[in-house]
Amino acid sequence: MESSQPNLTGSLLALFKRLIAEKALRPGDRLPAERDLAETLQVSRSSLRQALKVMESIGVISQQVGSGTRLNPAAASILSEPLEFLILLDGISSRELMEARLIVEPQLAARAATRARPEDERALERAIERMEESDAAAADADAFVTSDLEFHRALFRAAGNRVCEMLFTVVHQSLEELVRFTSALVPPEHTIDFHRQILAAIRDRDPEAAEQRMREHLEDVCALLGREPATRARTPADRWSDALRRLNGAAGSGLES
Amino acid sequence: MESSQPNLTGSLLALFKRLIAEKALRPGDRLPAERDLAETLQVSRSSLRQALKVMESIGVISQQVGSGTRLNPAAASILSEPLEFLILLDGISSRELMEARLIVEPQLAARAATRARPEDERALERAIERMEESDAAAADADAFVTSDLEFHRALFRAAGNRVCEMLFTVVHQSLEELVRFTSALVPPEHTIDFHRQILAAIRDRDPEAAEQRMREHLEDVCALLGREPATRARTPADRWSDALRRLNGAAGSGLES
DNA sequence: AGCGGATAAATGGTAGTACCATTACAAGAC
DNA sequence: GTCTTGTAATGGTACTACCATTTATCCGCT
Repeated sequence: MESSQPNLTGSLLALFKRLIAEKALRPGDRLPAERDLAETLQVSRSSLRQALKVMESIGVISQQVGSGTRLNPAAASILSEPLEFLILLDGISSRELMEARLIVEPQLAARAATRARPEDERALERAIERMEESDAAAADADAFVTSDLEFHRALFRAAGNRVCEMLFTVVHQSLEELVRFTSALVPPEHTIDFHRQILAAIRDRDPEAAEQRMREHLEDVCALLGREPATRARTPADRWSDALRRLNGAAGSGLES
Repeated sequence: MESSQPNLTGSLLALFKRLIAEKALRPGDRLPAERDLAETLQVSRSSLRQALKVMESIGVISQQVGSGTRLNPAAASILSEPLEFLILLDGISSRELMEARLIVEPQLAARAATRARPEDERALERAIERMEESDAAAADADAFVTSDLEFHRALFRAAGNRVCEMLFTVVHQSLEELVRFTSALVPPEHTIDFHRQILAAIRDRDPEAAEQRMREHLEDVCALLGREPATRARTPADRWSDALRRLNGAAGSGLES
C-alpha cells in the first residue's frame, strides 16, 4: 500500500522493512552512520533522517549521539506510540480499554491452562510472590502495580500467542496509569487472592475455571471503573491560533516539559 | 515515557499529542504551513518535518504538496505500519496471526450476539449478500475476499468495543494476502454457510452458538494453514555491506519500486 | 458577463552545508 | 597499570536554496 509512493521517506521505510524481512538487518545490528548511509543510498541526510526518525519514534531503532544507530529487538512498545495517537484521536476511554481486556484475557487464561509450560507457571508464581512482598512492604504501591501487570503479562506468554501478547501488552501500557489508580481502591489481598485462584486453575489444567476466575477478576476492576469519572477530561479548549499563541507565550511548557 | 526527552522531535510529537487530546486539533483540520509552523514553534523546519513525517507515516496526518497538511480521522491503519515492523522483526507467521483471531473473534461473536443493534445486523447481512454476489459472478475472487473480511469487521463493530475492533482490523490487514490465498482452497458456499450460521446465532441472541460457530469457522481455516508451508520464506541473505552494494548497483529496484 | 488560459503564489519534497553536544576511543602522562 | 586528555565519530539542530505540484488570481477573449 505504501511501497510505490513517490515519497522518498516512504521508499526508505520500505527499503528498511525489506532489509529486516530478508534478515540483512537483525536486532542488535548497528547501522552505518547517517552521513555514510545517506551517501550510500544516494539520498540527502535530511530525507534519511526523516525515515530514521519514524523508525526511532515507534521504537524500531535506537539512536544515540556519539554511539550510533541500532536495530532494537522486537518489542510491544513499537505499537504504543501509534496506539496512543489512536486512543487520543478516537477519544477512547479507559473503560473501553478495560472492556477489551475483559474480552480477551479470560480466553488467554483458558489457553494458558491448556498449554502453560513449567517455566510459565514459575513466572506466574514469581509475579504473585513479588506482589505479596510489595504488599508487605506497604510503602511501595508502585511495585505492587508493576507486579500486578507482570502477572497478566506472564499469563499472556503462557498462552503462547505472541500476537495477543504484544497487542495487549500495549493496552496494558496505556492503562498503567489507570491501574495505579484503581489498585488503591481495592484491598491488595483481594487482588492477590484472585491471581492465586487463576494460577491454581492453570496448574489444575482447568481452562473453564481459569477463564471464569479471570473474568471475575477483571469485572471486579471494571465495576470500580463504572463509578469513577472518565479519566480523560481536560479543558475542551481552543483551536490553532489560540493554542499556538499560548504555546508561544509559554514556549517552555510547550516543548521543554 | 517519551514526554521528557531532550529530543526535539519527540517533544514536538508530545506537543501534537497534547493538542489532539485537548481537541485543539481535530480530524479534518488543516495545519499551518510547515514554514509558518516552524517559525511559530521556534524550531527549524527540518526538525518539524521529522515530527510531521512520523505522524504521516503512521497515518495520523496526510500531507499533500501544494495543498497542505491535514489531520486524519482515527483509523485502524494508524497501527498497521508499526505492526508490520513488529511482525517482521519477530518473524511472526500467518499461523500465529490466525491463532490470535481464533482466540478473540469467537468472544467478539458472542458479544455481538448480546448487543448487536439492528444496523449491525443489516451490515452483516449486506456483507453476506455481497459475498454471494461475487461468488455468483465467480470471476471476482478479489471481491469475495473483501466481503469476507467485511463480514468479520462488521462483527467487530457489532461487538461494540472499538479497541478490539481496531486491533484486529489491523491483524486482518496483515492477513489479507493469506486470506486471499486460503479462500481459493475452500468452497465458497462453505464460507457463506458459516457466516449465515453466525449471523443466525446473533439474531437469535445466542452467544454460545455464535461463539461456537465462529470458532469452527476459524478452525476450518487454521486447519488448512497447518498443511501449507509458512508464507514468509525469503532468501536468508546477507548483511549490510552486501545488501547495500546490491541496492547501490540496482538503485532503481531499491528505492523506486 | 462569463469563460479559459496564462501567471503568480503557496506548499510540501529534497538536497546540501554548517555547527553543536555528547560519546567513544586512543594516545600520552603519571 | 591507571588516569587524563585530546581527537574523531556521531546524532541533533538550524538554515538556505531549489524543485514539483497544486491552488488561486488575474487578464484577455468571446
